[in-house]
Formats: sequence, structure tokens, C-alpha cells
Amino acid sequence: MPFQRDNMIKPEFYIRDLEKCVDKEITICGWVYNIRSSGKVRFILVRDGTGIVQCVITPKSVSQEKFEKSDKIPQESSIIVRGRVKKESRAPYCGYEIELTDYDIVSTVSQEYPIALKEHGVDFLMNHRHLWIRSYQQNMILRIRATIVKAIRDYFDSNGFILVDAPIFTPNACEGTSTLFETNYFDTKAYLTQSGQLYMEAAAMALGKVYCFGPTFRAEKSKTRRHLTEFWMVEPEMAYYDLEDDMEVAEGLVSYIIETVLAKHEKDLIALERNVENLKNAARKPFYRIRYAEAIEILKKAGHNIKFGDDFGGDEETVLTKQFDKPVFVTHYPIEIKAFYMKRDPKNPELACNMDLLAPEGYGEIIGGGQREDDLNILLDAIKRHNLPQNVFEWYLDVRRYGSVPHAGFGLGVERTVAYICGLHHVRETIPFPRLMDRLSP
RNA sequence: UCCUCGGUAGCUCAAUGGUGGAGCAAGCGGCUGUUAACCGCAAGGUUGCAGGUUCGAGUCCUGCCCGGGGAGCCA
Repeated sequence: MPFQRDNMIKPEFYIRDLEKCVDKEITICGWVYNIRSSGKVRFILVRDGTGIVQCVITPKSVSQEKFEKSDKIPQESSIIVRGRVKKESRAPYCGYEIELTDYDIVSTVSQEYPIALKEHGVDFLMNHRHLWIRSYQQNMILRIRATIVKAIRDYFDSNGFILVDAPIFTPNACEGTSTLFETNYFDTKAYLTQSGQLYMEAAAMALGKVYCFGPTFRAEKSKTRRHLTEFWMVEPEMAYYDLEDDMEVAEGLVSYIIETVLAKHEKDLIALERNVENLKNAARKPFYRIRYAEAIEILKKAGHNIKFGDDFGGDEETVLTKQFDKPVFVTHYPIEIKAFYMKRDPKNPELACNMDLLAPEGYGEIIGGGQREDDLNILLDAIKRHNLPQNVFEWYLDVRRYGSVPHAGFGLGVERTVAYICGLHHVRETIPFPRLMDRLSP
């Protein structure tokens, strides 16, 4: 019998809550994930977005007509199942099973569902990303991402930070170093933001401790496992904070994120084959702190051809972070390889009061930040040295002209953090619909 | 932009310059506890595109297109 609109019910129970429903007769609204059969005993695996449950059908349990059709339901057909919940050690995924008494097909899939329960290539899966996110692992990654985003917000909201939204359209290129996406903004050029930081510096002078959280855009033709053209970043900025204070905030944030994910998703992480013990250890404060000069020495000893003044490439970051079992701050880079707004170290003006936080196990940079230059004249010099147009930064210079104070902040990349926590090789699986140099759809 | 690997059935992959195959999916049949079930039958092809070499090209050569991995670039 075809599905009728009057049969429609809003889901009352979800697979995630089955443990509370043992021996109860319940209804689950979902989709057919897979069907297995052993002749007269058939198993329909149903997913509802919160999990996957195995439903058992025998000739006695449902009408003869529904039994006969039950092993012909195509994958991903939408289905409403009714039955009694049973704890069952043989049941995959959730350890519970539903002995069906009835089911209704809401919509039958008439074409073959593209994504089989088998290996596929990355390109094929990415072309079907809108369907791929239904699969078990991708589903878990997106759930963990949501938990991470909430943990970030909770951390700042409960520590006296004010959310300040930064603009997406910007008239200037923050640092003038990155390649930006250009848009036609009426009769003038506008760029998609690559960072909200400069705005947060202004906001910190207004509200004390602030953060912004939104998408950022980079038009670099980067084709690596840690780059997207559109990615999410959280950027706190704190007035009257120095580099040490800045690192304490970063450490507190990352530690809190990891602990929150562990508390809520330990089983999911294990299902993703993430080494949970490594994560538990990594959440313990304090993190390591080394200076740039020490990092260079470590790399030289590891046989890398690198000298003081070079920036780290992806390889160097990987080698460096494999030597640590917890996140490591690398501080005091040479000022020449850093952005114009970085504060010089008062003890050595060749060095910047900056820090990068590198995630262990080869993951690398998830945070970049530091103390900002608060002296107007030094900042003016820096703008000249970087060949930046002073006029577009006049508003930013006002922040120094009117009650300048020491201040610091950082940016944390959400996708790199998700990749690290989930143990994924590539950031493209950490965002629902990734935007890469050569991928704009779906 | 550069380096490197690849493009063969819907998907994942085989195929010494000499008759293009297998597994999975889809189709049909079987099985009362399956775990990406399993077993059987049948079906499935413009070998990325365009040229070239050769008696003969999926295979060798040239160009192009597309993709993977990496580099550069990248708070």
C-alpha cells in the first residue's frame, strides 16, 4: 500500500535513543541503508540521521505481501518502520535491533543509488557529496564538527567574550599578501574577507574581549590536504593581553574542544579509528612551548635543509609535530616573515611576539596569532616596509591614535581542527560542501 | 604555475604491441541470524578526446582535456 500523507508522523523516537526504548514498540522514520537476507529472515538496516539500526523481518512478523517485497526495497528508499526494540549483541552499529511488525515505504528509489556500500574514488564521492554525507562516517564527521563549533562558542561565551560579526565584503586586502576573491561591488571593487582580525582589534578596544566566527576566503591556488578556498575561522582578540595571555586562551580553547568532543563522541571517534588515548593526552594542559629558533634546530637535526629566516613548509610542520605528543606553540618567528601588524619582541626587535599552535601527530598549524603592534609610529613604518597603501588602513591606525593598549589575539581554523580531532588526512571531508581550487559544486 | 601518478563496464580495478576480464551494484533465482552476507544464472564496453607509428594500439609517440598525490603559494 503506497504511503499516504495522513500516515505521516513527526518522528517520536530516534535511533540514538534506542537504549531508552527496550521492549517498547516504537516507530522510526528513516531511509534504507542496506538489506541483507538469509532466505526467510531478512535484515533491513535503517538510518535516521542519528544512527543505524537493524530491523528484522520474518514471514510471521508482517503481512505476506510486505514480507515478499521486503528484500526488494532499493537502497536509500525512505521508510517508516514499526516494531519492538530489543538489545541484541549480533546487531551492527548500535547494539539494538527492532523486530518489525509493520513498515511503510514513503518514497521508492527508482534509479540505482550511486553510492554503493563499497570503496569509491575521491572524485566520484566529491561529485556526489550531497549523497555522500548520508554515509556513516561522513555523518559522524559532520556531527563532530557541529560539536566543535558549539564548544568554541561555549568557551568564549562563558569566558566573558562578546561575539562581534566581522564583514564578509572588505575594501582592502588586510595584509596585502594573500590573493583575494574580487567581486564587483556596484562600481567599485570589493574582496571577500580573508580574516576578521583587523576589525576585531577595533572591537576589542570597544568591548574588551571579543571574537568573530565566520567563513573566510582565500584565492590561492593551493592544492594540498590542508587548504580550502572557503573555510571557517574563529578569531578572538583581547585588549590588555600580551603573548603569554594569548597562549593561555588558545591552550584553554583547544583543550576544552578536545575534552568536549571526547565526552560526547568517544564511540564515534573509535568508529572513525581515531586513537582516542592520544587525544586524551593531548587535552592535558599545559601544551609545549618552543621558540622558532629551537624549532629550526630540531629540523636541522632531523636532516632538513633549513636555516634561520625560512618559514616552515608542510613537510617541516609534519616532521616537527610528530616529535610531540601534545600541541606545541612555536613562538618568536623572525619579524620579516610575519605580517605587518605583528608586535616586535622588546628584547629582540628582529623577532615577532607571535605564536603558531601546531597539532601533534603530524597535523600541523591549527592556530596562528600573537600580540599586535600597538605603537602608531612603528606600525606606520611597518606599513611602508610592506609596501601597503596607508590610506586604506587609516581607520585601523585610529585604533592606535585613540587610547592604544597592548592587545593580542589569534585565529583558529575549524576544518584543520576537525581533521586533527577526527584523525582525517584531508580537510575536504571536514566541511559539508568543500570549496577547493577546482571544485565549486555540488 | 611546476613535479609526479592516473583516466578501461554505473563503481573499484585487471589485461607481454596479438580474441578487453574480475569483484561489487543493478536484473533473475536460492538460503530462517545476516554483519560492505553468501551461492548460482544472465547481462553489462566509442578503453578521456584528437592525431600519429604499426600488418595490428587499452598498451608506443605527440598534443589537449579531466582527476589523484605533492610542491609553490598560504596569519
